[in-house]
Amino acid sequence: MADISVTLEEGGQVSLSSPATIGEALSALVSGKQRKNTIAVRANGKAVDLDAVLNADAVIAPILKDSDEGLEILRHSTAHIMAQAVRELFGRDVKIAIGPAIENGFYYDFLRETPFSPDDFEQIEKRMAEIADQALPFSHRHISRTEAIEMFRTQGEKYKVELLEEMEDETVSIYQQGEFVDLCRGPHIPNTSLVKEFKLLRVAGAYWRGDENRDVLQRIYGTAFFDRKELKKYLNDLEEAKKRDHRRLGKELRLFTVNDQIGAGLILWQPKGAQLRRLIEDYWKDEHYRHGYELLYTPHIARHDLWKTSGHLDFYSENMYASMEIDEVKYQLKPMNCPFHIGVYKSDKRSYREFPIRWAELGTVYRYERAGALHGLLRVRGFTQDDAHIFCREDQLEEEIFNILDLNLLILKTFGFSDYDIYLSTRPEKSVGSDDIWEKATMALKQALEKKGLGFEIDPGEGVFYGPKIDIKIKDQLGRSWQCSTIQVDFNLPDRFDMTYTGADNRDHQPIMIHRALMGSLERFVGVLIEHYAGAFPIWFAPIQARVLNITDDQAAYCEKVYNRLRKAGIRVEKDVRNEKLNYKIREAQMDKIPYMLIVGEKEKAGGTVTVRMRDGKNLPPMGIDEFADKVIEESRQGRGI
RNA sequence: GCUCACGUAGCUCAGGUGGUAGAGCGCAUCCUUGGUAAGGAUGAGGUCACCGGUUCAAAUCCGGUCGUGAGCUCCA
Repeated sequence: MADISVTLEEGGQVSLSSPATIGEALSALVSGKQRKNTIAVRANGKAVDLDAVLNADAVIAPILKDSDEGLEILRHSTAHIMAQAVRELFGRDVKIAIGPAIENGFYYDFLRETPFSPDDFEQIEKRMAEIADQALPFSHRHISRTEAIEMFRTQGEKYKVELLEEMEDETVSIYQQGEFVDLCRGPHIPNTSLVKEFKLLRVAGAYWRGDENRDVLQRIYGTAFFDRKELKKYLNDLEEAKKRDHRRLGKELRLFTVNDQIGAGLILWQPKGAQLRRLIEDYWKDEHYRHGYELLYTPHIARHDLWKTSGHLDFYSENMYASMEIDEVKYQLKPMNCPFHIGVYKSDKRSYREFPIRWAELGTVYRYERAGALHGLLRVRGFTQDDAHIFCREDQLEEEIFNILDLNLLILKTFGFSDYDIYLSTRPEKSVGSDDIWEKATMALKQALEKKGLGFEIDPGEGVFYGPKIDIKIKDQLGRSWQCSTIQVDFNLPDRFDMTYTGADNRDHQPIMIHRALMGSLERFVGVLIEHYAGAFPIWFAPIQARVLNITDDQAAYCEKVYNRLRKAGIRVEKDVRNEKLNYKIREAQMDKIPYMLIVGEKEKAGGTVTVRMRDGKNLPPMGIDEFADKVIEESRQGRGI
């Protein structure tokens, strides 16, 4: 038997006689807690099971329970155990499809006539626990592909057969625990006993291979952890997310509503929500003005032919509504604002001296969304983009992208978002323009990100039809990401619309166009803000900043006086003079998440003051009415940053 | 759009196997005038999403439409 040498990545080496398993090598190299917490190993860069056999020298690194990779392996194994439980409970009527680990959990897709019910979940979970108790090893084998096809075919597992038939390898990898066999690359945990803390969460339909023309499968989602506390925390977070759901808070706080008669995906902003939105818009306009933008207003419809020129009809029509006829001319509801800004551009002969031209508009657009995609404020059919178009020369492009990124990150930060992921999306299949133009535009974005030192990932084929884009996904308080900002470089529309400017050489040149939206859409952004702040908005854009509460009717007139004075001072204030107890009024103001409650009783009335109770329950000492107004104004100014 | 589930007062929800509806909150009126998260009483609110069918009779069964939710797909 030849000796093989196994090196531990973090230091240490051992010689073993071949063949030896990873587990044996590991035991020789590490001990105690680390050995116990190792559930798989990365050997020469490849993740493998502990009982994998080593035939040659290897460099290994343990995969520990508390690593992301470890958790992923656990969840993947849990998916197998769930499939085993389902198989044992429901037999061969169920066909198994695929069952990967996903972010925060796992799923497994099944074909079954009757839908899984929540009652089934209990049964499945119980069976899973039994399987875990049996501590069944996950045994790994390689068999020939034809053998595997034969085996799954006799079991009637058509999806597995399909997957195998598309593979090209001679041999394939399968895993078995108990009687349950699955086609799987692995790795897995050593045995089922490690699966203690798991929970099945929901079931939903999913197409086989994501193709809506193929079988609809039932996807059972679940999650698993090594540690009970972490499972609890996760389930807690789910509860917390439910409490923060913007649809629920939007209703409770009277921010927005939708109405069957008006239509799905069309938002009605109630007074409080409209106030919130106005504050956001005002801030946005001010900040844009400071950053060298001018504002535009453009209409909601335009002649059909415009969209032919722009390319929308060829490349974006599935998102557009049917045209309408006005005096025998076809018109089209706008899905984007860009052609209108181009129209403004073309209203004059442009000179290079005007550049860069920065035009912004809170432009309301309408896009067709499939009924099933609609979701509260986050996915709607009519929405207002905080759109802008920058027209510039090629030599100004980089600086303009820098400027946009700076403004973008500033605005996000002001709203409390300083954690984000950045993506660079490249040319999609359906698109206009030549390859070298796309290449140029993509490089411009890429270099700008690199020079700014902003890390990013490439999202291949996810650009817009007229150009590549940078997307910024912000992370909220619960760590969830939301796509809002987008920056797109476009050499194509200027060409299609035959846009020109006169250069220093007195000749015509074509400008470059940058499209960008920072908040994305007001609807989505407000939805994200609601969830991020759980409805308790910072003072500077809280729709209501203060509510005056009198203790008895004797202070009703004083209450009124405080209210009027604050309102005149520009404070967004309400009064509650109802014949109710103070406790009751406080409770209600608290549930309305109002930042400041101003309590006025005999003392305050006599002294001309207010007692301030903050949203966190703490009290400030009594202060004068104007003093309070100044305090709120100053805090708002600071929050807004202008 | 597809799969599954759901659609009862402003809101949150009850209403085995068909006999034209209930609660809590909110709202109105009255009593109470009470200092930091719900005082009490009385009362007004519903063509049970909409359309059609089965039935002597439908909120309840069946079909369709619209809407909502979880996903698939898609994206600001």
